[in-house]
Amino acid sequence: MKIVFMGTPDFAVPCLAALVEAGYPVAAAYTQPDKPKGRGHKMQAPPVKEYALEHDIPVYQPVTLRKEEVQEELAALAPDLIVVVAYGKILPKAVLDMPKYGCINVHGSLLPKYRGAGPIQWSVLNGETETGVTTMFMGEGVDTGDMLEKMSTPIGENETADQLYDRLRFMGAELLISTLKKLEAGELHPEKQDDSLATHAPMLSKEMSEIDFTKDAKSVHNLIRGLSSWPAAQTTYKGKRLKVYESRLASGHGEPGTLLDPKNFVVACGEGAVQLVSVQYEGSKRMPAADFLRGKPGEKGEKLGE
RNA sequence: CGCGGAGUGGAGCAGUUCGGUAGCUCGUCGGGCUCAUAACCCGAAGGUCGUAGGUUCAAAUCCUGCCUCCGCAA
Repeated sequence: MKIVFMGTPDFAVPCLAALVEAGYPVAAAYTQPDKPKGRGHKMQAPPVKEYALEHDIPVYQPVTLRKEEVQEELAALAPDLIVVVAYGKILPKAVLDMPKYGCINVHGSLLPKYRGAGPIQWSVLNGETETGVTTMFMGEGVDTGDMLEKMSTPIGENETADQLYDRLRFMGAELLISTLKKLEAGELHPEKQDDSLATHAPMLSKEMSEIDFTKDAKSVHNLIRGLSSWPAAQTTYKGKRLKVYESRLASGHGEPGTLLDPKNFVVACGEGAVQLVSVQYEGSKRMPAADFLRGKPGEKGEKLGE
């Protein structure tokens, strides 16, 4: 079964690797074009490209799949199946219909919940206690295809989106192989999504990253976890930006934003309090709060976020 | 050539403007106090100030090259 893989970020790499390691013939890897990224406008190759090059898989980086010549190029590869994992482009119908077995997608949530680009982050933001990965046949809508298999996992109460992301990418790879084996054995039973249960998880943006300490501690905690490590929940401390990557629920109460315990970096919220555990100060790198406070100790009653 | 910040004992920082004895908070080690402690007191070890040159009587500090790390922006 000849496979063409389409994916871009870290999340997609374990799936591609699993295909290679399981011995599936991967005829090509499609990924987003290199982009000028990072400091100094350096071009940066997507992780999938790096992996593909290391394993002698031909790489294609079309700007769009809508152009005829691009589609002809893909058709020439004659894929029996296209596997799509976080590719970042919408596949036109002509592409969806091309492979004999269709297109299979791995998604980072238990569909139909959290369709869209940011399922993992939103699961954490909303304080979900369980999530997972889903494989599906791709349809024309975004993440609306018929579901094939699911694998679920609990979300730890202090787990960050980053940590969850890191777990789900490997679960996704495992589930993908399972689904392919069933596909080959003719054991798949596609299940329609119940659209009435669907929720949408858009890409995160920086606008939502400001911490509102007047909210209850749980909400603040979830914001910090869900936005870690990008775009990262932010506030200000001694007049400069402070990003917060990890927190714990703490006891105590006071004026929202007030530093209650300077030694442990406990900050009062609208209800309850949170302890900031991992932070990054403007112009500095990420470090444990304890380390940070050695250089910039705070005083009890001092306010954050103003 | 996108903009910018930073490299100083084990950790986080100050000191650089205006060159002149290496400093703070913490950690570590030893001792003391205490029923006891992450508390408190006394003491100690630990740094060729990222690197290579230059200027100077004298450089962490001024000048130049290089390396590394990071923020913004994407």
